[in-house]
Amino acid sequence: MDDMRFYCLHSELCKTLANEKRQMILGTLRDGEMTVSQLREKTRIPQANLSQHLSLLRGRGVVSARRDGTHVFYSIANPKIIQAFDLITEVMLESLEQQKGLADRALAPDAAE
Amino acid sequence: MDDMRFYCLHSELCKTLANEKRQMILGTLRDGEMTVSQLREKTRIPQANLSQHLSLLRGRGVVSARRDGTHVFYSIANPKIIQAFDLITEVMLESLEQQKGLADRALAPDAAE
DNA sequence: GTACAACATTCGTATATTCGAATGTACTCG
DNA sequence: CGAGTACATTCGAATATACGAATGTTGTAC
Repeated sequence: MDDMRFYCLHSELCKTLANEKRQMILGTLRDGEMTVSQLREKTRIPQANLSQHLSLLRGRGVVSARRDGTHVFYSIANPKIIQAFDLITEVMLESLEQQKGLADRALAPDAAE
Repeated sequence: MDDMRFYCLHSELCKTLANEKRQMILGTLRDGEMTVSQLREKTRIPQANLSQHLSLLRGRGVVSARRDGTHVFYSIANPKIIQAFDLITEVMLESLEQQKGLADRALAPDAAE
C-alpha cells in the first residue's frame, strides 16, 4: 500500500488550509495580489503572526510572493485553490442546512421516527 | 467583520480533512459504503483509532452511518466532498510538478535567473 | 440468562500547532 | 554612514490533536 505517500501529501495540503487565519488570508487574497500591510489591515491579524502564516502558505506552495522595493506582494499560486475553497464553502453550507433540518424535525416531532 | 464565523466553520471543515488516516478513510469510502471491519482491513488502521476518526468525521457531517444488525455501514455524506478531495489532489500534483521544475532548473542553471 | 462479535468511548501521554514577544533582515532615503 | 519602514524568523508557553490501552455498548445466537 504505497497510497501512504499520496494520503500524506494530501493531508499536508489540507492541514495548510486548516486554520481560520489562513482561510481568512486566502479569502482576502482571492481578489488579487496584495502586500503584507494590506493583508494586515483587511484581516486584522498581527504582523508577526501574519508573517508566520504567510511563510507556511508559501512553504507549501499555496501562495507565492513577489518583492517590489520594500513591499512584498502575495498572491494565490494556483487558481484551483480558490475552486477548492469554494467547494468547501458549498459543502459547509449544505451541511449547516442539513443540521438545521434535523434540528427543526427534532423540535416539531409530528411523525414518529 | 462577521466573516469570522464563516472562516471558522470553513477551517473546521478543513481540519476534519487534514489528517492522513481520515484522508485514507475517505479515499476508501469513495467507492461506496463500507462497514468498519471492511475499512479496517483496507486501511490497516487499528479498530479503536479508526472508530475515533469515524466519530470525528460523523460529528462534522462528512460521513454518515447506517446500522444493520451488528454492522455499521459508513458512507460519504456529500458527493461534493469527493469533488473537493479530487481538486486537492490536482493542486497537490501540480504543486509537485512545479517544485520538480524548480529543482531541475536549479540543477541545470543554463540561463541566468 | 451467557458468550461472542462489531463497534464506540474514555483516559493518559506523546506530539504538533498557534501566537505573542523579542529580535533579525532587506530595502529606501537622506 | 544612520534612521525608518516593511516584513521575517526564533523562542517559549499555552492549547489542540493523535493514538494506544482499557473499558463500554449494542446486537446476535444459543
